Amino acid sequence: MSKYPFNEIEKKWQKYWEKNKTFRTIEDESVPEEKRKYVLDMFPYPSGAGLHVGHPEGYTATDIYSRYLRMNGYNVLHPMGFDAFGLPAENYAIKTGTHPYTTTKKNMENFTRQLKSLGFSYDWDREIATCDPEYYHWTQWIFKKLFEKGLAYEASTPINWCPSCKTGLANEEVKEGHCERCGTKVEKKNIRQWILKITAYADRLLEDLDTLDWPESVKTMQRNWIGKSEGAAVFFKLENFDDTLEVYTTRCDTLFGATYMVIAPEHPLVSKLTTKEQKAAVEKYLEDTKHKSDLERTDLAKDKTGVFSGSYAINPVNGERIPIWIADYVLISYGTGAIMAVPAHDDRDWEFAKKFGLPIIEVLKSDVDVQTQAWTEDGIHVNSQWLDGLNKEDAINKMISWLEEHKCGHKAVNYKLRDWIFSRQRYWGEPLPLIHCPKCGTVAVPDEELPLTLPEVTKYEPSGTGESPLVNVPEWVNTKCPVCGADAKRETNTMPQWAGSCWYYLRYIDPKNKDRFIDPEKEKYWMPVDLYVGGTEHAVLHLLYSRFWHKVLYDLGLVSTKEPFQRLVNQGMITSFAYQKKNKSLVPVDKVSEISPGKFIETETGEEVTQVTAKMSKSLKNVINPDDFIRDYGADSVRMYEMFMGPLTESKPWATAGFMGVYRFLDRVWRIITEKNIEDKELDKELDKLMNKTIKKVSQDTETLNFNTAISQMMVFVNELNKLETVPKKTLEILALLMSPYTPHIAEEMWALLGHEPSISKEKWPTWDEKKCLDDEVEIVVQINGKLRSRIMMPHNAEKDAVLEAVRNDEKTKQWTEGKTIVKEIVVPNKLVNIVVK
RNA sequence: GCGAGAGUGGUGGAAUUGGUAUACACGCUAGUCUUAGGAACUAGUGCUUCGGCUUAAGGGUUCGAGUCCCUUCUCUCGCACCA
Repeated sequence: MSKYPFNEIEKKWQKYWEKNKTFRTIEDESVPEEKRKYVLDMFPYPSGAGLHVGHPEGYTATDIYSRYLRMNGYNVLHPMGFDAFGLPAENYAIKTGTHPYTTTKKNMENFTRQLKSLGFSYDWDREIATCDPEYYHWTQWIFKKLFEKGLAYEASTPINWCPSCKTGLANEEVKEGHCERCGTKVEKKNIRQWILKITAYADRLLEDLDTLDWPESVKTMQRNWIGKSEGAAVFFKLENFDDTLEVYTTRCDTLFGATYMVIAPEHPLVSKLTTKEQKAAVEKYLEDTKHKSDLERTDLAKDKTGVFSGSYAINPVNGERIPIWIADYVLISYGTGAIMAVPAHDDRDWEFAKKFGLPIIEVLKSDVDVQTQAWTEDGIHVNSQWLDGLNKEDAINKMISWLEEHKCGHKAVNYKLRDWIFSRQRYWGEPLPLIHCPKCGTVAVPDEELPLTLPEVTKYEPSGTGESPLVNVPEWVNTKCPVCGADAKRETNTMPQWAGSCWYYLRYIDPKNKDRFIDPEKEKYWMPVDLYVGGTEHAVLHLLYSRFWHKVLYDLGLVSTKEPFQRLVNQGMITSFAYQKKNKSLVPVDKVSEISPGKFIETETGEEVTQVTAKMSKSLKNVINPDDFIRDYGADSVRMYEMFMGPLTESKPWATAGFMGVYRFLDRVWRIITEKNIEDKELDKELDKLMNKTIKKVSQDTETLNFNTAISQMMVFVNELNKLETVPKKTLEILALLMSPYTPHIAEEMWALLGHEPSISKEKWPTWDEKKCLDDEVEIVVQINGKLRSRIMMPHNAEKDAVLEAVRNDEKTKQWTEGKTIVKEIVVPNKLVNIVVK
């Protein structure tokens, strides 16, 4: 009657693994190349809240896979570390004066304790933290490479500015006009920034997606983010000026329908084009737009606004005068910040034209009256002189040739991707290793002075004026130019949090190397990452940035692969149950009672509520803390339940009742091994078959990351073993081996109880005998006109004729076919017979 | 609006190339037992008017559709005036 002593067992084996360095990995050259695998988790930001249930989901998946691969003779690199620069620790420092490193260190210790309590088979000797000077030494060194290659430049451009975080943000960090981190409305601000030329890699970042084994959704998101579009640049001569106005268009074939032009309020030609008569109106409009947030400007529902500049451009194809308007529905950040408007065939232009009474000319044969609505479908060209009668493709080609011939345009490509705003006006990040010299300009800190460490400061608060707290440390800022020795100043901006995560997967390979960022031999040994598991939240941010850095390193000959992560799997989110009233508002879990199975009411009011799944949140009281479950039921239960819940990639709700099922399963296994008679005896045929089928199913499902079905097969096997009076030892040995990647602690204990030496993780994965998996007799389903009517037993692989013969003699079948004409008989070997009758 | 994905019992979810829908688990019902433990064991559990009917709804292809095709609805996620 011993209760499964998970607590004792888990502590014991965790200690054993740590002491014996069971999972230390070395670059063993005798292991052939195809037997080396790099299995990587997205490393966590060590927040004060500790691990949530989402972390162990992906981590358990990669741990199972790593353990499985090792048992199959692979050399597996499976490391863990911390993405340790970040705003929460810094904000906490501002509030309390505690150094961010102190907070971060404490949190990392807590995370490490939690990760170890889950029994993950990481090689802890390779642990890294991005805030460690030994680590960011090489982050700075890589930045220098980018700088030397001309991929980092300084510019003062309007950028996204978070007034709460008091720092600039990359485009990728702005979600629906708000700061991704704190939710504050983002403003535009003109400040000096370091920018990385990620756009120089746009095409390769796009093309190489095709070579990756990634979820289609993530690839699509990256493609959309890069946003390549092919079209034409068209130059419009200006009336009364020598300048030309360049626009970008994907539909240069509609040029005959261009009835006005629009330039963005920030366009450099605005003041030049504004006439005396229009000056007051234009200035007022510019003032109005300036005060609008990005969100207001880009709100689709809002009315179009704009103002006439007073000037005209000349349509190159027909010499018509076209009025130039200024309007904020044209964005300065895309294309040239100027468009030709074709109101007949574009909803936005149509809306604008209607509002301001501009002419609308149909140039594509439309099914509607373009005066009453825009026609945005394809159509044959009309009112377009020498394009009339042509389709879209031909017309575009003809127009581009015409434009090129007349030197007023050419084929052009555009991207939505912007260069990466890379500097942050904050303290807790890698200092940019740059020095501003009045004579030599901006020069890099020499290699031998790296790492350039963060100085101590007394105040962590950003200045808010666009400078980091580092400006307040004169002894750090004031330095000598490494080139000419003159008095110079250090760059005071720091790198964004993404910098450290751009290359951490490389440092794991050679984490202690003092001389270089990575040993090329070791890099070749492990790269690329064979499996990378993490959440979708990094679909464009981290995964785009690190691909970019990796490609730069590749071009410099510093890494051997074009892409860092060959295979990517996104784990689904673990949600929780919540309760919803009729008016769709959610009720906290502790305010709900279950009155009968599946029926819930709000305790206070008695109103019926329905069970729905929702994100875990403090206010709904439905947050699950993995620590509680590890303490009360053990890490093995937590690991196995998270894998049993459903497919890894799906989002699914935590159900504590379901968790208990897994705990009971492990308890049952424990009772079998400690209470039943175990004998070294032959297996009977049926049991042997089930065992072989189980090995097969668990092997295949583990290989393909279908952990939930692998576990259900183990349950089937255990249910069968549980029925036996005496259990053959062999079955339990196999069970322990199959369970060991999933629930390593109990498996180690079982292995020891069965009289074997530790560690089970060093054992060979069991194999199955395909012959033994086959049934001698199979059930053949008999369908009449596609409906299930009878079942018969037949030997495996019985001849078609024999099967039909047996079916014809089957009593039930006879009843259904009597007096009818058999039209057709379909036989699926070992499966079914379908008889079509009339 | 555009793009991607998903809809299967009371619940989480299974179902090779189209071939027995609902494996496994939870929950529930009845019983046995006890060291009253979120116990264990046994039996049952999609609906049903017992003819049948069931994979969001409707249509199609097929001997046969959860799976393929079309239409519609719902939900989730991403992007969003991108010219």
